[in-house]
Amino acid sequence: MDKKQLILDAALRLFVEFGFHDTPTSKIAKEAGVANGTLFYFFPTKDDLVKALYIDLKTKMGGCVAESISEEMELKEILRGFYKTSLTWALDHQPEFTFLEQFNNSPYARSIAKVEMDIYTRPLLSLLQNGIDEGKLKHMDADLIYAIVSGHTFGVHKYLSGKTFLREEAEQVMDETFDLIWKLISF
Amino acid sequence: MDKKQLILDAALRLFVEFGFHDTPTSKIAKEAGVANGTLFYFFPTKDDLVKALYIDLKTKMGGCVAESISEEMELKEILRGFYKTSLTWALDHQPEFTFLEQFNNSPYARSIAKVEMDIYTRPLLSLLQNGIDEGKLKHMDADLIYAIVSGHTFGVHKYLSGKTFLREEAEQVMDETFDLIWKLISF
DNA sequence: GTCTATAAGAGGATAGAC
DNA sequence: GTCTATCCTCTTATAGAC
Repeated sequence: MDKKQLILDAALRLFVEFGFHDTPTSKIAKEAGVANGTLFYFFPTKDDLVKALYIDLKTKMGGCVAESISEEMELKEILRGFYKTSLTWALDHQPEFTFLEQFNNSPYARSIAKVEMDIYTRPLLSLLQNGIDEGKLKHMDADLIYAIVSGHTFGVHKYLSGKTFLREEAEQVMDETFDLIWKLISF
Repeated sequence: MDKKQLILDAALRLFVEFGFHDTPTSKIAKEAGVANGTLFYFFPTKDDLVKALYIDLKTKMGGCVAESISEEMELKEILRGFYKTSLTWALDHQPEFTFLEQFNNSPYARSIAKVEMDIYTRPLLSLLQNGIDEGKLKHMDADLIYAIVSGHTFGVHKYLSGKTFLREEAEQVMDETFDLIWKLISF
């Protein structure tokens, strides 16, 4: 397997367990089964490694969510797709999601250009704006609807990841809570 | 002023700007205007300082929220009080709130006993449970309602802190969004 | 591309005077 | 309680062979 990827994988595991700080590059290299110098061949600095990991995971998650959406669908079903796919990805990739959260709430987040940050929020945002303009969604600031939907998703994720559910149970919670949030934002 | 508090204040400022990692104890002492050794007199290790700061801020926020609640009130108004006070505190104490988020999403969070963590969630949780039992709130898992309300609050906070609002505007958003979430959870 | 060995320095923590 | 001075480890990053 690609050593670069091995390093990213090892970094993910260690960062989630010990944090950025308490994970020396030497341990990452060891965990990845590569030499210390090899890490710095691929990632000139530790910061570069952290950022690269973030971009990598963000891209993977974004790609997965985007894949699940078809242009043909009704707004409600598009949003349900977004919602369920995001939640499912987060549940199926808990370390990845934990890292993303850790990163987003750290000063590292400021080091990623804002433009780069909302590559993944923009599509959803314009979807919501269209919904508002077409009278399908409540006449509110699109940013507010976005924030509420994100917060809701976030909260439900916390609930689902805090207990152990069977697949079908989790799925049912997702559908029920989506109906709740849809009722909240739609006319 | 109390040197211990000066150190906590300085640590807050620096942690929020640079993160736990990129804030050496020497800088904290300098920023606080005390000697290096003084910091270690009050906080035996850097970790102790981080945790002490967390407890300090969590207590202050919790105290402020608890203060705003009167036993006499209707459930809806109690919850509105919780909601608005939390949001207002977070908006008025952005560095403090940022630090709390940073901490909650770091491996440090695991070092705080879980019991200690939900000192502040338990009252709200039992309030919700009562509401459910009395048929005022929807017949759902109290933990789920809690997660949804938290997520909603979190989302609205993100919205409010992301733009600049006049006091009255912010207040209006709080009231409107509370009505939305109340409608979502109540019968 | 990958490794080993090592330089260079930062930063947490202590000792001991006042 | 507070300060100064200092130790010493741990960690990032580089040099250079293969």
